[in-house]
Amino acid sequence: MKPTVHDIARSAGVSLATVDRVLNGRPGVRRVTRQRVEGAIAELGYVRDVAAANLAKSRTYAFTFILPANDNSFMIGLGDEVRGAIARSSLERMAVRIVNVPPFDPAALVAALDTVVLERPAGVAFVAIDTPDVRAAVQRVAAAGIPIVTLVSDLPEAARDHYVGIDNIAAGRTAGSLMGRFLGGGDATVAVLSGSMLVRDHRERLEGFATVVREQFPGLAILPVLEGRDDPALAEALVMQVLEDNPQIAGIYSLGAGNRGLIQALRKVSMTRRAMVIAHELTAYTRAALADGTIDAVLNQDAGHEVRSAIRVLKAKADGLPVIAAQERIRIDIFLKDNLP
Amino acid sequence: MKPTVHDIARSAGVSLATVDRVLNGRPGVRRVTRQRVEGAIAELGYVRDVAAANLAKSRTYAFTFILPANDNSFMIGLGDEVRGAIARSSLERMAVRIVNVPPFDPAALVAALDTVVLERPAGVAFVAIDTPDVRAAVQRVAAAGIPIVTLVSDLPEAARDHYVGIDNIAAGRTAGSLMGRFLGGGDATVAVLSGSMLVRDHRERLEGFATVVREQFPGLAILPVLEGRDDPALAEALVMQVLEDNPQIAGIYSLGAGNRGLIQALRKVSMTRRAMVIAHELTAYTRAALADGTIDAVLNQDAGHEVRSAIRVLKAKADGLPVIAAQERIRIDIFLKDNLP
DNA sequence: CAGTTTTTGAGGTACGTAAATCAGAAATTC
DNA sequence: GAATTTCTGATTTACGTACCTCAAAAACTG
Repeated sequence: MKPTVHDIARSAGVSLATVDRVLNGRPGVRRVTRQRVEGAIAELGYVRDVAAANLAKSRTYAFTFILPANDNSFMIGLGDEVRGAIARSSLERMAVRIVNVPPFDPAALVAALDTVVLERPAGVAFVAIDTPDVRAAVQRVAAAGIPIVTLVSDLPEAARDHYVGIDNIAAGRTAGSLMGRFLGGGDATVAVLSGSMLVRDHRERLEGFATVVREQFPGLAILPVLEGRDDPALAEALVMQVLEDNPQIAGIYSLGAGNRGLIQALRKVSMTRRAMVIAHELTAYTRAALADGTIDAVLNQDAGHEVRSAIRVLKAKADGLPVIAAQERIRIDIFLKDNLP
Repeated sequence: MKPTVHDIARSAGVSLATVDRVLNGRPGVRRVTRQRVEGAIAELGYVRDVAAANLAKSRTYAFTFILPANDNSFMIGLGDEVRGAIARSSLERMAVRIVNVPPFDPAALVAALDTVVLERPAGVAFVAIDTPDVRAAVQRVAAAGIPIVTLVSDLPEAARDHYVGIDNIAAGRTAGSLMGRFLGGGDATVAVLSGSMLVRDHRERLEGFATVVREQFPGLAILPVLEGRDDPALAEALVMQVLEDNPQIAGIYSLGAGNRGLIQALRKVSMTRRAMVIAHELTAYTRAALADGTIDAVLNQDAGHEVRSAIRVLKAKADGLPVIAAQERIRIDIFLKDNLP
């Protein structure tokens, strides 16, 4: 049988109360006694029954998700997934809350993080913006002892506990490799549409893409990066313009979430030879475009998996349990029209 | 606050004991009383606290995994993942057990399933073989009220509760699409190496592959399928032979688990132009071959995800809870050398 | 050594459910 | 209407942990 607190007490020759004091870090235990108890815990291989503990505490995990109020399908989908988790959350003793912030706005994110410190939830997940003040705010949240998970876009050197999202450099490399192979390896011109170079995920994708192109497909020329701020109208205008100015474009890599604008532009502009298009995030728009051949490949991160992973990780951190690294690795899905789910 | 059994009792005007009788299907409750209690449950939106219930029952979930004692990397990896889950299982009130059976042996699988009926675990997961007697055995397990999950290979029309594995037709289609695009769309000859056409997943992969080639890449000619029985030596010999007989081969699709032999053959035979190679399952061998350029793409199913998914599904079934379909869909991973994890 | 502080023990209640017992009420049968 | 059977209520214990109180023991202080 699994050892319980009673077994620890008996084995260490102390009372239940003392075991409880040691287990929960309460004061009033001599150093030697504490060590005796800890020895018994280690010897018997005791692990706290988290379910029973939560029952006794009648604990509910309060988690806060800070999400940018972006008008793109991916962020909307991410919000939907969090709301889906909220619907299931009461079953798991969780109270998940969403806080919306303006997109690409470091000051607003900092304010939201500072509010979190006051509310002291059991954990926070947020889509990071990579600036020094955000980093400092994260440091304050961490100092308050609140577990932190970055979602979709990371903040590597900051005090976050875990990053839930894809390896964006690998994603960019994959896009570069597919682009090079699909284009057949000759000379060609490629355009890149990003959201903002302020967020790390977009920067990293570009970096991976450019690296592979440089190393493996030197015949490809990459045009200056377009920053569409993940805004449909702006992205459409930028793509229309670049296609007009560079009719020789053979490939487009859309590494942000401005796909609605991109697709509209592609459908408006008539090209002599259709460009090879690789985009990120499978949404209703990119799915349709993939199905009808406007887009050739979509790299995707599964928002549902990310949200569930973030919650699992936050819960584990709140309980002081280890996370299963392999389970929490978010994979890069590659969709062609032939493997659409 | 979440309603408890006490709230139900009060609201229905009955005692706790009666609520318990209704909730757990115990006899001795009049039809009208039962309906009154069920009405209160529905009205208050009561959901049983599974953690508390399991604590009270001091329940442990006994799950049995029936795995073929194959010596290929994938099945070995699958077994490792189950053993990994066993290591964590006591934390979650689970007792997972592995039963090994000889590979491709329907009679042995039937015997294992019938043993399961006697042991009455809380759930079974097994790698299906598609024969009538296995189907009948599954029916007997289901009749005993034991939740059943098929793993990796399905048994669609049988009484299983859930299938944990990839969509093999979509996997084959994806391989066909990548092959067609990587080869540039012109005329070319492609070889296919399978394990056995008697195995359902291999048949489905071939079907998907051939369909896409026929529809989208009519310039590709597919040579007669090689059956390597997932045996390294046989696969190597077959590949050597086919390359010798058809020096014009531009692509090879390996849809089974005979990759070790394939890779050895590719390294021995010197070709004027290297063939495009697409294989299944990321193992130490295929990973190395992908890294050094012998293989161009690997389609993978994540064994760890499959095992964890199977356990989650079995647990949900045992608790009478719904499964989150999106969470349990096993995805087809596509690996190029640029996105190796 | 008396007085003070710190440490420890013993015991209880609670969390939400399961499962059991036993007595009493209600419905059914003869 | 008495005897029997079928329901129902009241109460208790248990699961493993958290958290509280009170008293007693042990360790320090001066």
